[in-house]
Amino acid sequence: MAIAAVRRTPKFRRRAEARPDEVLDAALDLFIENGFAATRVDDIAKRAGLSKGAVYLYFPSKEAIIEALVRRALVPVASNAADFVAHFDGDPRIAVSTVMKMLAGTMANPRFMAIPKLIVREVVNFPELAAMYRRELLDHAIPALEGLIRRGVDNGYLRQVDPALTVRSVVGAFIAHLMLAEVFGIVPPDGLALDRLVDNHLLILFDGLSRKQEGAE
Amino acid sequence: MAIAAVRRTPKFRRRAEARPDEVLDAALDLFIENGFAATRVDDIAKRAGLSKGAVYLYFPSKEAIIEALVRRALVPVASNAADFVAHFDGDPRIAVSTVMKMLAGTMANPRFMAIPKLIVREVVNFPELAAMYRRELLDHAIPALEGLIRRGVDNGYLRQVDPALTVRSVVGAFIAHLMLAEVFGIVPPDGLALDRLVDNHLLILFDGLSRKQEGAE
Amino acid sequence: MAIAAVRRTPKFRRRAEARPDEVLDAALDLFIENGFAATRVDDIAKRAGLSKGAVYLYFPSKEAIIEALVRRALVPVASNAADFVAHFDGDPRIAVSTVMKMLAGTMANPRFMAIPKLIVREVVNFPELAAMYRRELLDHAIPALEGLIRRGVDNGYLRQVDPALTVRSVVGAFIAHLMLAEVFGIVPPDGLALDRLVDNHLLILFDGLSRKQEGAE
Amino acid sequence: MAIAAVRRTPKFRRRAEARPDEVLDAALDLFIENGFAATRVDDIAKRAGLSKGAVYLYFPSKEAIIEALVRRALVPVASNAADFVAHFDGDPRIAVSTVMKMLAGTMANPRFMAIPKLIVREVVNFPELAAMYRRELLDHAIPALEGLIRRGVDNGYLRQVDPALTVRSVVGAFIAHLMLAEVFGIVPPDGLALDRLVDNHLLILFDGLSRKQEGAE
DNA sequence: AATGAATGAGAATTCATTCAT
DNA sequence: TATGAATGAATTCTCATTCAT
Repeated sequence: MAIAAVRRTPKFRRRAEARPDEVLDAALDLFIENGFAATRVDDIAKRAGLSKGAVYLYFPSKEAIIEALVRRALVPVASNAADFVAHFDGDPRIAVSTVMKMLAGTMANPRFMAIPKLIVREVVNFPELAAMYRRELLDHAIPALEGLIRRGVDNGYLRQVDPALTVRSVVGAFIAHLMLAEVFGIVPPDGLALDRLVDNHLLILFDGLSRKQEGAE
Repeated sequence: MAIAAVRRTPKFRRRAEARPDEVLDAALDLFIENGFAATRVDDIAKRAGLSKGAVYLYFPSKEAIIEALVRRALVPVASNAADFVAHFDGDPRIAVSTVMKMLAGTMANPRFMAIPKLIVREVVNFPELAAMYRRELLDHAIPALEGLIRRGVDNGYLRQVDPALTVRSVVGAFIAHLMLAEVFGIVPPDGLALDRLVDNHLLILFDGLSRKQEGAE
Repeated sequence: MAIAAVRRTPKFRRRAEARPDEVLDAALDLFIENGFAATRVDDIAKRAGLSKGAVYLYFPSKEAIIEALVRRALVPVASNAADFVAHFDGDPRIAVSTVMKMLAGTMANPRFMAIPKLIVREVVNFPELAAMYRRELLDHAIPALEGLIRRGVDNGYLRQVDPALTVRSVVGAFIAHLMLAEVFGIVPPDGLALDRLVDNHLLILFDGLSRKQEGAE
Repeated sequence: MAIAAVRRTPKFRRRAEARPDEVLDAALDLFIENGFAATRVDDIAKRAGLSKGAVYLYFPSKEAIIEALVRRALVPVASNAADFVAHFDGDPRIAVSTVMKMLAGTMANPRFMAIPKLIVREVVNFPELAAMYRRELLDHAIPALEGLIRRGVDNGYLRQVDPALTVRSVVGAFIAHLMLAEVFGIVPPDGLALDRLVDNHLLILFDGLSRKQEGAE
C-alpha cells in the first residue's frame, strides 16, 4: 500500500525552476493558435501540466506572461547578427548575403517567428511589447544594417542610396513573403521556399531587375 | 431659422439609410484605436451617435461589423489597379513605377491602411476576414503583378527572375516601411516620406544596389 | 404612375374594428407554438399583418394580449354547459353523458384547448389569468356539476358519493388523456379517439370496473 | 467554541460534492415559485449560498439545471411502482388500490409534484424534458398499469374495458384534483384531502356511480 | 391609424484573479 | 509549492416599449 502510494509520484519531479519556462512554452503555443484574448489562463495551466493557481505563483497576471514571452525570446538574440554586421568590413554585399541567409534560417523556425507575429497582433493592447522588441532588437539591428550600407556607399561598393530607406528594400521581401504566407495563406506551390526567395531577392537587390544591355552580366 | 436649428436635434432620426455606414465608420475608428476585442458595442454606438440596441438593428453581431467593414473597403478596390497592370503593355518598369506611386498614395491614407492592419491583427479570431481580403483583392492583384513581370522577362525588358518571388521584392519595401512605422513607431526623421521611399526603392529595384563601374565588376 | 400608386393599396382594407381580433388570433397561434415568453411582439404583429407599433394601439402591453385572449375565449362559454347542467332534472347520468360528449367535441378543437393550456403554462407568471378562468368558467361549471351529482344522490339515482370529489372522477379521464397526448405525446395508436375514451369512461364511471357477478346487467 | 463557530462562515467551502445538489434544490424552489424564465441564475446562486460564477462551475447553462433537476427526480423512481404493478398477480383492484394510495402519498409531497408541474409548464421551451420524463417514467408506468388491467379483464376480475383508455379513468381523478388545486386554487374546504379523494374515486372506479338496487333499475 | 427607428433595462455567460486548504 | 473552488466584474445580445413622423 505504501509502495503503491510511492508509485503515484511522477517519474520525474521537475525542478521548480523549470516551471516558468514550461508555462511560457504552453502560452506561446496557445497564443499562436488562438491569440492572446482567446487563450484562457486555465488552458495555459493545463497544457503546462499544472493548475491555474500555480501559474499565478510564477506570473502575476496574464499580461505578464506575454511580456515574459517576448523578453525571453529577445535575450539570446540581443546583439547577435547586429554585432556581426556592425563590425563587418569589406564588401557589404557579402555581409548582406550572410545576414539574409541567417534571417531565412531563423524565420523558418515557427517558434521564432511566433514572437513578432504575436507583437504585431497585440500591439494595440500591449504597446509595451512593441517597445521592448524595438528597444532590445530593432534599435540595434536596424542601425547596424544602415551603417553597413552607408559604409558600402562610402567605400564605393554600393550606389548612392539612402541607407535608412534601403534597409526597407533589403528586408522587405522577407516580410512580404511571410505576411502573405502566414496571414493570407499565399504560399508558392513548392512551399515557403525561403532559399529561392533569398537567391531571387539578392539578385534583384544587388543587380536590379533591368536586363543588362550588353557587356557584363 | 435659428430656433428651428436648435429644435433640430431629434432624439429619433428617421429613414436612416446612412446609419450602417456611420456605424462602420465609428467601428473602424475604435477598432484601430483599441482593437476588436477591447471595443465595446456600446462604444461603437455612442460614437456613431445612437444606442447600443440600434446597432443591432443594422448588424446582427459584433463580428458582422468587422466583416462588413472589410467588405465595404474591398468593394471599390475590387479590380482597379489590377486591371491597369493586367493589360499593361510595354516597358513593365513604367507600370511598376506607376503602381508603386499609387500604392504610396493609397497607403498614406490611414483609413485605407486600417483595413489590412485590422486583418493582420484579427486573422486568428476571424480567418474569414483574411480569406475575403485574399479572394477579393490579393488573388487579383498578385497574379496581375506576376504577369507583368513575366511579360517583362519574356519581352527582354527584365532579367531572368522568378515572377512570383519577385513580387515580394517589389512590394516588400512598402510593407516593411509601414510595419516599422505602425507597429514599432520607427519612422524616418522627416516623417513617413513615402515619396522618397518609392524613389529609393525603384532605383534599387531596377538597377540594383551595386555601383555601376566601367570595365570590371 | 398615379395609377400604379393606387394599385398599391391593398385589395381589402380591413375594418379597424377587426384588428384587435386579428392580433389575438396571431398571438394565440404563436403562444401555443412557442409559449408567451418566447413570442416577440414583433412576431405577433407580423403574423397579424401590421406593424409592431400598431399592436400597441390596440393593446397597452404584451400581458394585455394574453389577458384579452383568455377573456375573449371565456365570453361565449361563460354560462353555457353550466346552465344546462344546473337546471337539468332527471337521471343525472343522461346529463353527464351529454356534457361528456360536449366536452369531447370542444376539446377536439385545438384553438379551444389552447386557452387552458396557455393558462396552465403561464399561471406562475400571470396568476390573474387563472383567476379569470376560474371566476368566469370554473366557478360556474364545477358547482353545477356538483349540484347535478348531489341531486342524483338525493334522488336515488346515484350511489352515496362526495359530490365535489366525484367531479374529479368525472372529468379526470379527459384531463389525463389530453395531458398525456399534448405534453408527453402519448396518444393511442388510432389517434386521440375521444369518442372511444368517452364510451369507455362512462361505462366505468356509471357501472364500475368490477365485473358484475350474476343477475343485473 | 462560540468564537470558532462565528469564525465558521468561510467564504470558500472546499470539497463541495454536495454543491450540485444544493444548486438543484435552490433552483427547484425558485422555478416552482417563479417559473424558469423569471428565475435568474443569480437568484439560484444566492439561494444556494454561492456566487453566480460558481453555479457555472457545476452546470454549463441554465437549461442544464432544469434538465438535471428532472433527471435527478427520475433516478430513484425509475422502476419502482411500475415493477410492483407489472408483476402483480391476483385481483387487480388490490394493486390499483395500493398504487392509488402510493400516488396519493407521493403527490402530497410538494417537491415531488414540482417536477411534473415544471415539465407541464416548460414543455414548449424544453421538449427534451418531457421526452426524458416519458422515457424514464411514463413508458414504464403506463404499460404496467395497462397490463394489470388487461390481466384483470382476462382473469374475469374486471369488466370488458379498453386497458389503455381505462388508465386515464384510473389516474385522471388525481390529475384533475391536483390541477384544480395547483393551477386554479380550487381546493376542498378541508384541504387537499387526498385520502378522501382516493376512497371516493376507488368506490366509483370499481363499483360505479350508479346506485345498486335489487330488482328493477 | 400606422409605421418602424430608436431606446435601454435586463440577463446569461465568461474568465482573470483570489485564497483557504 | 500547489490546488481548484469561488468570486464578480464585464460584455454581448434581446426585446418590450416609445415616439417622431
